[in-house]
Amino acid sequence: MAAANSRRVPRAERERQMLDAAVAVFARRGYRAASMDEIAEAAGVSKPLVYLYLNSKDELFSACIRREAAALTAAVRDAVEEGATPERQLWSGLLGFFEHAAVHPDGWTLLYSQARTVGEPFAAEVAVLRAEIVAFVAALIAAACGSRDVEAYAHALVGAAESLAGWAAAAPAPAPTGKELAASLMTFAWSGLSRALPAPDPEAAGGSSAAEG
Amino acid sequence: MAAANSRRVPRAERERQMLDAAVAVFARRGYRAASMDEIAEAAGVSKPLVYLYLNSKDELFSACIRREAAALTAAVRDAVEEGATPERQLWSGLLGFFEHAAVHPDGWTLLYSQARTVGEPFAAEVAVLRAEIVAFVAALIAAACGSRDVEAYAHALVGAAESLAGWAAAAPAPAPTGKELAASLMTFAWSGLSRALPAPDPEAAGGSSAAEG
Amino acid sequence: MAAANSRRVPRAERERQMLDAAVAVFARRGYRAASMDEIAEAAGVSKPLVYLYLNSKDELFSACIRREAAALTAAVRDAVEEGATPERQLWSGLLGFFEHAAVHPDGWTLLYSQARTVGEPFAAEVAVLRAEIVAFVAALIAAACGSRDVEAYAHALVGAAESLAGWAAAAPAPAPTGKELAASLMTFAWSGLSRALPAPDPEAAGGSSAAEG
Amino acid sequence: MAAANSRRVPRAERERQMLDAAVAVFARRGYRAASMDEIAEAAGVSKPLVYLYLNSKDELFSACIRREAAALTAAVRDAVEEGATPERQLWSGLLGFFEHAAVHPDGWTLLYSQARTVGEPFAAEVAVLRAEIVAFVAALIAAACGSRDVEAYAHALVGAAESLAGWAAAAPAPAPTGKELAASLMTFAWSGLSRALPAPDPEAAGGSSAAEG
DNA sequence: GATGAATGAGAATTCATTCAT
DNA sequence: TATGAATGAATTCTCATTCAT
Repeated sequence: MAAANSRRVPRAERERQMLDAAVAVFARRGYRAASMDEIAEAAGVSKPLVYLYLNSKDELFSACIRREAAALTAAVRDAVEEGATPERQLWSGLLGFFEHAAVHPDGWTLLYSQARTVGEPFAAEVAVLRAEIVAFVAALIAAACGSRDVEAYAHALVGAAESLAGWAAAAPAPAPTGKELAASLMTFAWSGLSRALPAPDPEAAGGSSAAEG
Repeated sequence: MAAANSRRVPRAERERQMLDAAVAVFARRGYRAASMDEIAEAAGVSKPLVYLYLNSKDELFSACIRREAAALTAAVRDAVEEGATPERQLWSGLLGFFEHAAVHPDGWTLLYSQARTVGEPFAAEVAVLRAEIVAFVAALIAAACGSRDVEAYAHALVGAAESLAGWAAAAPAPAPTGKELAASLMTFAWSGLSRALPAPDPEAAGGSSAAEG
Repeated sequence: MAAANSRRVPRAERERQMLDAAVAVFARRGYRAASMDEIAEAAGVSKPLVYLYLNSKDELFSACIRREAAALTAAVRDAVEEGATPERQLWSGLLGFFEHAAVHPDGWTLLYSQARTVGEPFAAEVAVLRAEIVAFVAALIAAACGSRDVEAYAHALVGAAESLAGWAAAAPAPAPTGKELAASLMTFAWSGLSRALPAPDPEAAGGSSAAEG
Repeated sequence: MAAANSRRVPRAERERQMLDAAVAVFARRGYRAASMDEIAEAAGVSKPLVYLYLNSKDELFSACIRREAAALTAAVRDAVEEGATPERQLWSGLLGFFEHAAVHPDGWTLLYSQARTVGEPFAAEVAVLRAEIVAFVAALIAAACGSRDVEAYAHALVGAAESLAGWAAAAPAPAPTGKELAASLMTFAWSGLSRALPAPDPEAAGGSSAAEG
């Protein structure tokens, strides 16, 4: 985890190193269990330097969240094909999301697992990020099918995506690719399980009918 | 949360009180941030008694997880209508899940948010619980539609359910009922968004086709 | 400085021991330079116990100030002969003050030297104590001679007393006794320097006569 | 306090700037609580420069004390009217003291409050200064009235002066002037409180008359 | 069955001080 | 002359854990 680093590094570079190390440590240990000692060591610098540049554990964690959140949203935004059909936008957005999560597992863990569990200042920041994503997805869904209940569907879709990302991250050797995950999720979300295969008459035994019951 | 409880309570009862308090505190604070002091005070007993009965913070947390996991799986198992169609089983299982999560928000938070973020001994326990649920769901899906890719669908479905439960827990005053959540998710998962409403020709623009691209 | 102490001491007793140690250390080192480690060691206990009972360095210091201030004012109050002439009251009050300062040099140092130099919360507490003493002295002066400018005189007298106390504390072996100090100050303050000598019969007037009482 | 000062300043000037800043910061915070960072910033230079010129925190503090002590003694010495009567000399010295203290509150605070509380190397330096002043005052008193007990009187007088200076420094808006303080103290010390009022003609004797002279 | 008294180990944070340039 | 980069050594405070009763 430590770092091979030379002395006398310019500040911007050092800050990046520190954030890299901090994201990794926070992701692995969680906010409370991560120690500034471990982060400093992972960054290959002394603890006082971390404080000199990033002020406190709180601010450091916050900076990590903001950086990773920005990176994630940028990845998704860049991936979305503007002007395409909503379905296609959703597909490309999911692809961007899965690929980013696969390439930055620590950032993903930080946002998904750790930041939500650390009571206030931080949970709020992540909640905002998540709310933005849900809103974006909800808009796409609404554009695509005008459904009511859009919010619930959006939450379901986002949760499904997160779950798949986590599954892929923990999966053994030949982990599903981003494309495979996106494809599964699009099938799942767009056509439904009843379509996913043979069942000829999904409506007959369907959830809605059950719901009516 | 604290309690003025009478002295000389039988051991089983005392343990229950302690676990109740611990689940509440762990859910609110997370494993690391929760202190044995706070738990003991919330339970209305002295700290040494907590140690006498539950040995250590680790074991206490572990006991909390096991109790809540057992309660959740029991709730789901009891809710499932055996012998019904897979769809119907899935529906009833989801309903049981949402209702249990709504009634036991602390237990739900403990399992969903906290236990996953606390490195090893515990994450494994929760992973097992989750794997069981996913396997159960996967079996239902396979029974219903024989789909390949069943595992991905199951993870997606479980993640969607968790996300909806979290959304409902955080929602303002008239939170969605378990029935509503289950209905939304069944529609979403079974029929797909393309069916969710008007779109006349879901297949034409479908996710699978996009996936092929 | 350390303490021979037995384990398992009741709380009230332990707190007293800790305050004794803290007063000594704060007096010798000053607030900032005193370390909780040193205080704990001087009290013969572990640091956590100090925190358990007294919460923080701030509160500990504050408790020291309050205790010593209360002791000092009680000593002076008890020494003042109520109902006597203002001069005699002043004399007896000064005597009480000097004797208390001589017997409790650490408490005296704490109040006089240390507490004043520590920025806010504490300086205010000591300022209040001092203001009370000045007001008391001012009242005596006013009663005795109805002078205007009473406030300035009172400040001068109190400052003179403090200075003498400090001098006596630092003086070599046969330090002036409280009685001697009080006599000097009474002469000084009551009759003035112009009287201090030219007066052929110093014994006749001022402090010494009072001292005989 | 901070300063935007130009680069390439000659050494003597820079040292003065640093001492100015250091006196201000030490006076406000005390020795321990003052940080070299704050001092450097207040001086408008980088920390290494402070070390280059003044070597260490200890030496810096010591330099501050010596400079302010020299300034104070110079102010008093210059104010004393040599050749005049002892009473008149005392009066003019007090006046010089009060006026200097009023004009240099930071220096005064440094010497009076802070330096005494910082245990050894420094307390000694200040003690020397104080001893010199006391000796000077004692000589005047002895010259004026030949009193025995001169040392106690001198300590009392010096303490009274310090107390009045501190009172004036903390006093609200129309703080007593140096002249008023000196007059009060001369009256107090020379004629005594017993004279302060009953005396039908206070003006005749004591400080004010001296002041007029 | 229950607790008041006590602590070892470790966490965040700050500070005086020094290189390398 | 002057500084940006960097750190060893404290210091305050917290916590899980254990005795002795």
